[in-house]
Amino acid sequence: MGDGELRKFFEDYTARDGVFVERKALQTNYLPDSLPHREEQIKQIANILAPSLRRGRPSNLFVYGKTGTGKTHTTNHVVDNLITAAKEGNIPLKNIYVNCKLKRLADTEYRLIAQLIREMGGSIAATGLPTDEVYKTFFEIVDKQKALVLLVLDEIDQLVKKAGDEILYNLVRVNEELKQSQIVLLGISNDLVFVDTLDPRVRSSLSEEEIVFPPYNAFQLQDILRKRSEVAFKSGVVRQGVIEKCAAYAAREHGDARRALELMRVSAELAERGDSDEVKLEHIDQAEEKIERDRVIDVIKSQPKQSQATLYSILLSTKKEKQIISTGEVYNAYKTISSQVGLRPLTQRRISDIISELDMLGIISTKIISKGRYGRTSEISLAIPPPIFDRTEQLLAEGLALS
DNA sequence: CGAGATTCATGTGAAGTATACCTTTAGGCTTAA
DNA sequence: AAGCCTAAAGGTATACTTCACATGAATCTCGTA
Repeated sequence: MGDGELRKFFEDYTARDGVFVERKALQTNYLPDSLPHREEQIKQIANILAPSLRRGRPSNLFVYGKTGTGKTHTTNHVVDNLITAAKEGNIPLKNIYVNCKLKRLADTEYRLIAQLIREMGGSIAATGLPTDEVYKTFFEIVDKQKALVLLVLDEIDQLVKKAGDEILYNLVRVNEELKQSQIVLLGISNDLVFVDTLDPRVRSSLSEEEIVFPPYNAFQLQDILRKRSEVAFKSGVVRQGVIEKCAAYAAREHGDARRALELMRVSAELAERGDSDEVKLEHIDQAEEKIERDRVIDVIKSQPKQSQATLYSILLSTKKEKQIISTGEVYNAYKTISSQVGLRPLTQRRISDIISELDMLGIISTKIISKGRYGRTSEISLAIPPPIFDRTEQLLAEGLALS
């Protein structure tokens, strides 16, 4: 594309009538002013946290519910308001928010605390320090605030699954050591039975209070979508039935509002890109595929080389032979592939772990079965929808060839 | 024929190793008085 | 003499390896009916 053409493209682009007025309103990190159908939970959280405005220490709170039930948004909504109120009343109150699942930022004890320090505006080495040292730095930095610190740990179940519950125990204990500050833990979890797996000491102090977020039903999802759409779109661009269909799709997935909104946004983006000035039903199906593809691609890209090589092995084996393969077969394929790309071959032990990591990421699914006389293995199959096999394969091949 | 014993292929836990990175410390060099 | 830089020493987290043991149902074995 020459310069002239390019400029023309941009001019056309701006001149064209899109469907959006305020695209932001549909993005996942958008915090709307009101959260429909969560009035009850807002009230509860507010009640629990309110003592902080009288300089008291609220109970630790544990929030759980499935993905996309508004846990994060509701909590942040209340916390934000609380902070504002505190500022007006001149009460020292701070909050830290960490998402434990986010891209290897906080998936071990060390990294979580390091991340907390960074959130508090401190800096800390990424590795090398003794963990006690990191805790000490954290204590000091918190204590220096002379404030009540609301520590919001999102997706806390992921963290504990990977790093154990000792971290929580340590954090719960922190208050005893702090002289001038206090912290309050707000744990958010997708896993409903998560608390039961915790050490009893941790459980009792972490979930002094508990709030459950029930999934949205289809009607509530429609409500949410309608509200957001009013802000996001020009009037009349959303075809009859689109909202209903998005809501229905998301309701099918345990009432995931995030998914519903994403579906809506991507549908609209596809409509816009396809030169349509209306969002139609067929865009939704396209959007669903695109979302899944983007998710898979995103995950794959962020994986280390060895995991990519493993996944590639699985992909090739399932394609060549059959749908379901065993660990041994994967390892054989992996050995040839790793030597082809000049990657140091890892042991089967490690590959076994990598396979279960991939399982956790939802890219493959595994099931351990015993075949009696013929041993025990996991049955591995791809959890990627077939339409994006090719793209995935290409991506992996590229990623590996470059090394 | 049926109850145990066996067997296979791998899951899984624990402990050890390599690597990359951190802080501290000691020595050597430079600099300013 | 004081200040600054460098390199070595001593320490840690993480990713991986090594070793060893655990699993669990199809199959085998062998005593018994």
